[in-house]
Amino acid sequence: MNQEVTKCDCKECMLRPLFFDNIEDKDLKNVCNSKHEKSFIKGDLICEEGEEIGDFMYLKSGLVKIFKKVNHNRDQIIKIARPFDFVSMLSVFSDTHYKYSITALEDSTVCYINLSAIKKLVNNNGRFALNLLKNMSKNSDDLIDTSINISKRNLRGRIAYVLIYFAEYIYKSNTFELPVSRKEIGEFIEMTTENVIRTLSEFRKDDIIKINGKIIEITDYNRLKQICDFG
Amino acid sequence: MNQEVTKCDCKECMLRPLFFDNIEDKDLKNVCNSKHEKSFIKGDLICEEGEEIGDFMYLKSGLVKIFKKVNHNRDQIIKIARPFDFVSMLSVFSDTHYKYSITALEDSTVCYINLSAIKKLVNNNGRFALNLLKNMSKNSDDLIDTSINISKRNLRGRIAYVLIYFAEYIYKSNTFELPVSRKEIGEFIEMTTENVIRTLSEFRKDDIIKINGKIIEITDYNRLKQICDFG
DNA sequence: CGCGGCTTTGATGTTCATCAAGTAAAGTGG
DNA sequence: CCACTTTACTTGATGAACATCAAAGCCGCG
Repeated sequence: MNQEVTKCDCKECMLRPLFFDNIEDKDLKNVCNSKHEKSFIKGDLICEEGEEIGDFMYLKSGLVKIFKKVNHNRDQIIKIARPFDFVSMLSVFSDTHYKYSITALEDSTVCYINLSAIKKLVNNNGRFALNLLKNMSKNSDDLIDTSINISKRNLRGRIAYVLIYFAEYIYKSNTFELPVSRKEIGEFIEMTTENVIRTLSEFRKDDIIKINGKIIEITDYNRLKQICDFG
Repeated sequence: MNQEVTKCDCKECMLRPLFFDNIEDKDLKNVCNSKHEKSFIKGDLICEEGEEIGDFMYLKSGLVKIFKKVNHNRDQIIKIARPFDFVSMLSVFSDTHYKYSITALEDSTVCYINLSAIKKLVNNNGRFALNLLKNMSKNSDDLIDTSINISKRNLRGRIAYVLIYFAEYIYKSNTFELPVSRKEIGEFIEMTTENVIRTLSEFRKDDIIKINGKIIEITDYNRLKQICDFG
């Protein structure tokens, strides 16, 4: 399943500005030495609700879903996250055990930094701490925004919203392959699998999108945007 | 409306353990000197979406609602907060302007600490920073929990949930006066005013609660709990 | 090959929002 | 302080939006 990979040089890491801006080289080296990476393939479980938290982790590449069990056969997807999204914020500082599960939606690489190394850094480096606070705060704000954005829309609006989310935010293209099943879309935007499918079919019949299995092409962006904004 | 009040001694503050545990007396004194308090009466606007953020603020006494405009005549209530709930987390570290509004649901007192004083403290005191991180993280977790708790329930379940929320969490009593209107309940738990009223009336007819205007008495807690947990 | 999970569509019924209309309560100005 | 206006509350009737149930095709996997 997942496997250790050779770790990169943190100094050169693309994600450095996220957490490790304004950090002394020697501090960064310490962190870098205490860290390890794992790669996961699509579908792999990265961490599970209830497990003990040992590391601060963040997504280096790929795409993941963060979710929580609500029923036997239904999860609630809280967030679909790329690199630069703040993955590990959840519970790390408030709890000893994960409150959420994470699985890879695409092949992904995750960096693990020992929690006590992070805490030491917070202790010693105010700018690092402030940056962390900023990221967590932003993360909270985004969660609230998403939640409101979903619940205020009707079903057509939700599907339009999620399609635009994938096109603009994740893939930056009007044609993309859905990284999730119809069921998962429903678990993200609060609707049943059947209605996800039905609404997608409606959009297809209305010539707003083309569907080929998981591949979606948005052919009438303006109409879609209009439905998203309520029309 | 609101007025400045004489400030208390931070050293003795009931809320000290929340933020200012393990803090040097001289640091606390600095913070204490840079802070001020304001009192608000029920209904007062404490801060408004879009305003510039100048201070880190937290609720010292009272009860407030944190909300966001979604339409002309509908707000979304994000949180109903007491002292010890982390009020000022929102946006303070991630933005220069408030993303939410806050109004007093009961007479309230708010402490204001200059943001740069807080940031200086984060810089100089790792334990303070870690504690702040812990509070923000907890706050995020709670937001997610509440959001899921609401959206997974049907209307009767939501009303049961919110009544138990007030009885257990806010007032610690089976008899209490609602601090919010029927409309506001709807804005908190995602339902129309009419259905809030209808469902409350149903519960009254079923002898689960007694209603006298804003005063609610839970007479059959077990049934209510059952409805909350799905029955 | 067959089983289980994912997808699709249709038919049906429930849940909930909307509309309407009236009462009660609370704030406003003369 | 009382008429007036507005806001909160309440109930019923109606229809739309959505979930549920059912049945069948498809695909990947052991």
